[in-house]
This record gives sequence, C-alpha cells and structure tokens, in this order.
Amino acid sequence: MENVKVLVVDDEPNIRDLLSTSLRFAGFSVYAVANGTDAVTAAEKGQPDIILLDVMLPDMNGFSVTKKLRSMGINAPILFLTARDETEDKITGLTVGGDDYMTKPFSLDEIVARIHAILRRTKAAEVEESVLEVGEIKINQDAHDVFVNGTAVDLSPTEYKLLRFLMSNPNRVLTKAQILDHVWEYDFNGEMGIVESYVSYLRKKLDPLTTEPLIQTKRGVGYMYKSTKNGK
Amino acid sequence: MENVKVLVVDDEPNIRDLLSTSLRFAGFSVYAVANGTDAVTAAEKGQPDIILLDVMLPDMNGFSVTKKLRSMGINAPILFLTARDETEDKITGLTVGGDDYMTKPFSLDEIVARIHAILRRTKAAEVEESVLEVGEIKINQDAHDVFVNGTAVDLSPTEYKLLRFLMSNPNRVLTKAQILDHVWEYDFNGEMGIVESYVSYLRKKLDPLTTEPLIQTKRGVGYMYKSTKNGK
DNA sequence: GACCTCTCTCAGGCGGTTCACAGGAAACTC
DNA sequence: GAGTTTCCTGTGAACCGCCTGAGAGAGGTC
Repeated sequence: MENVKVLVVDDEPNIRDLLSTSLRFAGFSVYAVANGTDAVTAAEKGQPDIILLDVMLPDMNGFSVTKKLRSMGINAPILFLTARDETEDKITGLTVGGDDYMTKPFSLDEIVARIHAILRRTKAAEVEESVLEVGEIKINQDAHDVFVNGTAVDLSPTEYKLLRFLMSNPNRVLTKAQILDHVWEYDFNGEMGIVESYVSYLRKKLDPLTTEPLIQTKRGVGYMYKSTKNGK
Repeated sequence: MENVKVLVVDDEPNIRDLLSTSLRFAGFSVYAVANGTDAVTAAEKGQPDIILLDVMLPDMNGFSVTKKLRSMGINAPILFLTARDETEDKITGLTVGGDDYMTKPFSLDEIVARIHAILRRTKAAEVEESVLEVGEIKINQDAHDVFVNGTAVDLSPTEYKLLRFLMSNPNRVLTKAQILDHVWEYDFNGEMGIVESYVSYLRKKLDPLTTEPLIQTKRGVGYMYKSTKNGK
C-alpha cells in the first residue's frame, strides 16, 4: 500500500473529520472537501486513487459528480456513501466498474476494509493480500470466510468484524472503547458490555477448535488476540 | 524521544500544574492553556506532537476544539481527559486514529505511559520500543505482559503499574510518597501502607523466579529496583 | 404471517482486586 | 539487650470487572 490517495467528499463536518483522521491513521493520504464542485476540482488536481463520495450533497448529487468526473477522464473507483433509506432505488446502477457503496452509519474498520477490497480489485496485485492469517485462524476477506486450523467456522457479520479487528492487531491489548469505535457503527451509543458479549460469542465458536484460547482478557485494560507463533 | 512537545489543555489549575510538572519531569516540552480558544491558537503556533485535552472546558467542549484543530490541518494525536461519569455516553468515537482517552482521576505514570503508547503508534519507529527490559524482568507494554527470565507472570493492574514505575527508575530510590503520587490516582487519599502491601505482592510473585531479590528496601527512605547487569 | 437470525440489553454470579488493619519480624538507637 | 521505629505480610471485607444465559426486538426469508 504505497501512498494511496483518498478523496473524501461529504458535507457533514463530523463525518468528514471522522473519515479523514481514521483513514489517515490507516496509512492513506487523505484530502477532504464538502461539496460536488470542490470534489471535481480536487479530483482533477489531486488525482486520487479512490474517492469516497456522499450521494447527498448540497450542490449536486452523486450521479452528477460521477458523470462529471468520468467525462473528464477521471476513472478512480468510487465508494459511495449513502443513508440507509436511499439505498436500493437510488444506488442501483451506480456501482458499475470498480465502484461500491456503503450505507451510513458505517463502522470505521469496515470502511477501511472496503477501500482495500476495491483497490485490490482495481489496481490488481501490488496491494496486500485479501487473506489474513494470524496464528491458528485464517480469514479470507473477499469471501468473508473464516477457517480455524482448516475447518470453516460460521460467524455473524458483527462477530466477523470483531475478529478481523482483533486479528489485525495481534499481541496488542485493545480497549473496549477502541473496539467499539472501530467495529461498531459510529453512531452506536450503547454500553461497552456488548463487546463482552461478542467476545463471549467468538470464544464459544472458536475455542473448541484451537489448541489454546486465542482471545485473552487483560483485566482492567481490554482484550488481546494472541499469536505465539509467527509473530506479527 | 527527542524533544516531544505536549500541549496540555485543562481549566483546573491543579490538574494543569500537576500534568505540566510531571510531564516536564518525564522529559517532554510542555505548554499549558486553560480553555479551548487558547488551545487552538497555541496549537497553531506551537505545533505540538500530542495534545492532552480536557473534554469539559469552560468555553467550548473537547469535540469542538478537536474539530477546529483538524479543520486547521493540525493532526497531532489527542489524549482526551474526561470525568468518569461522562465516560459511557460521551466517549464514543474518541479513540479514532491515534487518539485515546483517560478518565479522571488518573495516575501520572499512566498518563506518561499512554503518551508513549500513542507516540509509538502514530510516529512509528523513531520512538522507543514498547518493551521495557531491566535486569531479569521484561515488560511488553503493548501486551501488558511480564516475563521474569522468560517465564510469564500474571500481575493485577496495580501490581503492573507499580512494577513499571519501579523499572523505569532503576537503581534509584523512590520514596513511598513518590510511588503513591505516580502509581495511584491523584485523588487517592489512603495511607502509604498500601505501597508496602503491593511491594509485598510483587515480591511474592517475582522473587521465586529471580536469582536475587530485585526490589530492595531502603529503610527510612523507600524502595529501589536493582539491576546489576545492563544498567538502564 | 410464521419462522429464523442477529443484535443488543440486562442481571445474576463468580472470582479477582483493592485496601485497611493488626500482629509479628526486622533494623536501628542508645 | 531493651526499646523504638519501620517494614512485612496474612486476614478479611467491600467492591468491581468480566462472563454468560435469557430474552426482547428488529429485520429478513419463505
């Protein structure tokens, strides 16, 4: 992942900041704008590798922006952001080529995963593998498959996201707050007890197949995915 | 850790002083302000490497300050300080990017440890290792793991913090008052006997695995972590 | 509409953790 | 060596964090 440039287009400052900081932290170069016209000029100058585009913008909608961009020869894949109720009707036809869409509210970890998936499809090779293997567990991020020592395990979407987040930070304690912020949607305002519940679900499904418990509780701190063998 | 600049933002003079002096003592360059507007101007001029930001400020709350800073292109990671009862509801979304949060009251040693952890994550390399090895004991601060001559030891949170503080000041006598001030939360108003208790706990767990007692009692003064071999 | 899955909350229960206290051991003073 | 001070450590009580089962509610499928 060599200096991938991401253009974020969203009129809500909160979302824009949230995306900017967390994508920047994930290793991307980010620049963000608030409306369609700015998006077009920014894309022209910046030559982004991927564009995150809110479908509902104050000046022009996502279609117009897309059309404009394509007509200018800017073919960077677009990840559309849309409210949940706009989904089916308005989005169909949008996700042609390498494009994709996500409904708001989304989880930060999921956004990053999607971006990687899109880049993998479009830029081919060069981007890292879609298989994440740490310790005794292997995840195929394209197929959303999980294998523990070779046997497939069936996980719910949230269980999957939680496991992926834990596995992408092996041998490092993650606080419940961190987990909540990355795995759950950004407008989730429930208690952290839910993290405990899902850790419990994961353990119940995974531990019978592993030689040792993989998710460790660090009392008073958080949880940690342990991988004794091939570190990192 | 080459001259890391820390900006402290808190309206309570006590906390501000407490943080300033102890961070300065830990080797940081510190400058402190009391409100949000000052924080913004100070951050612009001073270009801090990390910001300690109280969530409840007289003029604007921490989120507004954050937003303002980010919109100005100031991307220094932020360590939020928040009262314990604000935790659950207001915290969501805070640990994004390199950011983190701590609840008041905190312990000074913990603040320093967190700052190092954040810098380690954001600045990558360049900052010191997360492994603290002195004499026969090795601590992995990412995993909160403790090894004595290779064998893992299970410590409670307070035991861990105490050991870390002792080990970060090897061959130097620490008074019980100092230990209390650094390891326990700043509003703790119990007796110093508790330090004796925890030293006792540590010795019971550590000494069976070491060749010689590592925590020495300096009668009438305090305690000292001894490391004959590789100094530091 | 009946079923099913998934998400999330809640509460009971367990065990670890924190802390105070007090009797005994050790060290220092004279 | 007696007395004093300081430190060590076992005991116990209150508390807190974590685990897990039970169940409500939303949404999807047939």
